[in-house]
Amino acid sequence: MMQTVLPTFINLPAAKQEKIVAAALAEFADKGYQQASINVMVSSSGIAKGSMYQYFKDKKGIFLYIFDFAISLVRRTLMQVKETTQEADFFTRLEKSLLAGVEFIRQHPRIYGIYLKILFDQHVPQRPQLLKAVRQFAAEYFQSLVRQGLERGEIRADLPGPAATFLLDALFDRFLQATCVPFFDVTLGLDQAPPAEIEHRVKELIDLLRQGLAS
Amino acid sequence: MMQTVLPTFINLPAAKQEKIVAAALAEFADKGYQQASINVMVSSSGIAKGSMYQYFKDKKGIFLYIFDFAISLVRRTLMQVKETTQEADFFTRLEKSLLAGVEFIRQHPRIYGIYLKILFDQHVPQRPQLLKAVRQFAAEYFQSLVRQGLERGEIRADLPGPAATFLLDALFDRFLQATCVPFFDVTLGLDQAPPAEIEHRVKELIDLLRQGLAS
DNA sequence: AATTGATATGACCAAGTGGTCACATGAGGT
DNA sequence: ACCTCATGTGACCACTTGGTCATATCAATT
Repeated sequence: MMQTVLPTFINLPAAKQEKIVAAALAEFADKGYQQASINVMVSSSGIAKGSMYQYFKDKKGIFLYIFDFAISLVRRTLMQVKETTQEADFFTRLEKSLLAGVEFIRQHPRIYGIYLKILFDQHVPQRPQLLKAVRQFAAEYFQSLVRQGLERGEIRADLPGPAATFLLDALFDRFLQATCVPFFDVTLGLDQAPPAEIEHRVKELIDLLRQGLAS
Repeated sequence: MMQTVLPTFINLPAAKQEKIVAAALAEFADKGYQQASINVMVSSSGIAKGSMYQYFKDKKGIFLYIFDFAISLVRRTLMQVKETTQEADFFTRLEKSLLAGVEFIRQHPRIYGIYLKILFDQHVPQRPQLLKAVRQFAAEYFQSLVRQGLERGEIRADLPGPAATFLLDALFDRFLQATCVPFFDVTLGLDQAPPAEIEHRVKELIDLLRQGLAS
């Protein structure tokens, strides 16, 4: 994905690499691209500013490396969820997928933070490509679930596939946002909710998807 | 909402006020709060920098004024939609509401742009209050629709109200984002879609809500 | 010990930021 | 014509930014 990491960084001892990645991840997640400060990154990872430019060509290079690191972790995790729920029925798979998303964010809040910061910021380098990569991946995940659900006859045969995918994507992303962005969700109070309540809400929402709203 | 407009601004001729508001709106919508430049605002509205500080206490003051201006326009519009669809059935009301949202964004893209920029930016002044104000308003709108839908027996009596509200909120907000943020929606291709297709997609999604996914 | 080539460093640079202030301008009242 | 007072103005301030570069450090080879 058009990296601009310099070989110097690759040759670094793993521990030092991790410190730098952690610092950059935290800063980008907190401030977004433009507002993130390289001065903060270097001082919080304990290296000199000049060193940073021996590791990466420029700020854009740092960001793209971090983004690549992040998205590959997401991909691996989601693929694993997909495999381990292979046998379950459609709605159970949805449930497990959403819970896995919640757990992923609990473990890697800054990765999701970067995604949220990127979403609506026109001035992020390579934004079209980066955004498309994330969104396409999510859409394909849901498409694949829907396809299998149709094949097994677990969902209506006359279901408009793209619309269903869109709905799932919308609901899931919003649910995840609600669990980790304070003041964002005023109806379910998901942020900092205990796991038991989150599980209950997931079940409730998926039931809603299953049955529909009409009487 | 804790304004910091100075009387000097209020006494300004309306045309000059509008130029300043337009410039600030455009800049905040494009860059978000921190990244927005007062230098750009003053130069694009043709006033001196010093003048800006005779009109507003500081950057925060400008932003809060603009936000207040924006949200009151949203409130008025949504209230009007609510009234004019009073007699329609639940699902028709949903349809009209979503289409009204699309139309509002078409006419005031920068207002929605500010909302999007604020959503995930921890460093916006008064963020908790501002975000809560917007979200609560949307939630109450859907709650009121759901309540009336229940009373009229148009939706299932055993429906969990908060979950339904959450689902509607999620879907609608995502739909609106998809219509105006390029590369965001890869499944329906809503951005820059012709009105006829948007209407079709709205109907399709609301039908999905009505009937559910299950076979 | 001497040499060499890669890596580490932080003072420094130009540019841009939000905000200030001494002064200029103008309208109204005497 | 003179004074007054609200308003307009842009040079200026301290500060931060991303990025550079001459120099120092270090490890390996001769």
